[in-house]
Amino acid sequence: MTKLLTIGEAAKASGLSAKMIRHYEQSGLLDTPPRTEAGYRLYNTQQLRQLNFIRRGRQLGFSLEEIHSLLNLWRDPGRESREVKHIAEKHLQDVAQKIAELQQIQGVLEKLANQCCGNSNPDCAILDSLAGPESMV
Amino acid sequence: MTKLLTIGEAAKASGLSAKMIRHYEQSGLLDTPPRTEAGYRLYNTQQLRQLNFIRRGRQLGFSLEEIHSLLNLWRDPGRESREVKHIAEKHLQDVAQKIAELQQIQGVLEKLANQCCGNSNPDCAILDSLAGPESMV
DNA sequence: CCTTGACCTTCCCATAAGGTTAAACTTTAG
DNA sequence: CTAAAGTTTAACCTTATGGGAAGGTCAAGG
Repeated sequence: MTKLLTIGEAAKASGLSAKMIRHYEQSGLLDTPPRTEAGYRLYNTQQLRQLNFIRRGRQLGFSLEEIHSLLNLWRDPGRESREVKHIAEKHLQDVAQKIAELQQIQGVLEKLANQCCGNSNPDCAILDSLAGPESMV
Repeated sequence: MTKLLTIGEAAKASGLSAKMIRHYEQSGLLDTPPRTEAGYRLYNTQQLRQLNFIRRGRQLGFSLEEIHSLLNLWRDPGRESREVKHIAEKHLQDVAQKIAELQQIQGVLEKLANQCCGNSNPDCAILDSLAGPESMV
C-alpha cells in the first residue's frame, strides 16, 4: 500500500522540479513510470529514492551522464566499489582543475582591479590589459 | 595601406575561430565589417584589436554581455574607470563564489572517496551518501 | 574552359541543465 | 455543476561553442 505520488508531489518531496523529473526520464536516467488512465505519471517510494539520489548527485556537481552511471551501479548488487570510486575521482579531478582555473583568473583580476583607480578618470589598467601590449604605444 | 584580412586570417591572428567571430558579430559585440563584392568579411587592424580584446576577456571568464559593456567602455573616450572596475569586481565576486562552491563540493567528495575502499566489494560510502539517510535502514 | 581544393557564405542542429509559457485535459473542492 | 489547481505535451529561451550541409568564390593547373 505504498502511496503513489503525482509528479508535482514527487517534485515537492524530492526537491526537484516537475520539469526536471520529466527531463531525467527523457534522458534515460529514470525508468518510465506507470501512468494513470489519464496519463499522469505515478511515483512510488523506490522512484522517490532515485529522485533524491539524482538531486544529491547534482548537488555534488556530477553531470547527468555520471549520475546515470552511478545510478546503474547503485542498482547493481554485483557492482564493485572500485567503479564508483573511479567516477568520483575523475569528477574530483575536474573540480580541482576548475578551481585552479578560477583561482588563476581570480589572481589576475584582483591585481588588475587593484591597479584601476576606479574614479572618473578614463585610464584603467583593466582595459589596458584587455587591449593588449600593442595598445601601449 | 592597412592589410585587410579575411575571416580565416583574422581568426588565426586573433586566436578565435571564424565561427565565433561571426557569432560575436551577430551578437552585436562587433560592428558589421565591410565585405568584398562576393560577400567575404574584411577585417582591419582596429577590428583585429577588438578580436584580441574579446579573446582576452573570455580568457578572464567574462561573459559576452560583460565583454560587450567593456568594449563599449573601451571605445568611449569619456568613460569613467569606475564603471570598468565595477564590472570587474562584480565578476570577481562571481568567481569567488564559484570557487567557494567548488571547494565545498571538493571537501565532501574527498571525504567520501576516502571512505570508499574502491575494491571489488559492492559497499561504497559514496553510493550510501547519494542514497541518503533512509537507505541506512 | 574545366576541375580541384581551399576558402567563404548562411542556416540548422547539438550540447547541459534547466526555465518559461501555452493549449488542452483531469482532478478535486465547493 | 463549476471553478481552481494540477498535469499533459510541446515549443522556445538561455550561454558559448562546435559540427555539418548546401552553395558561392577564388586561384592554380591542365
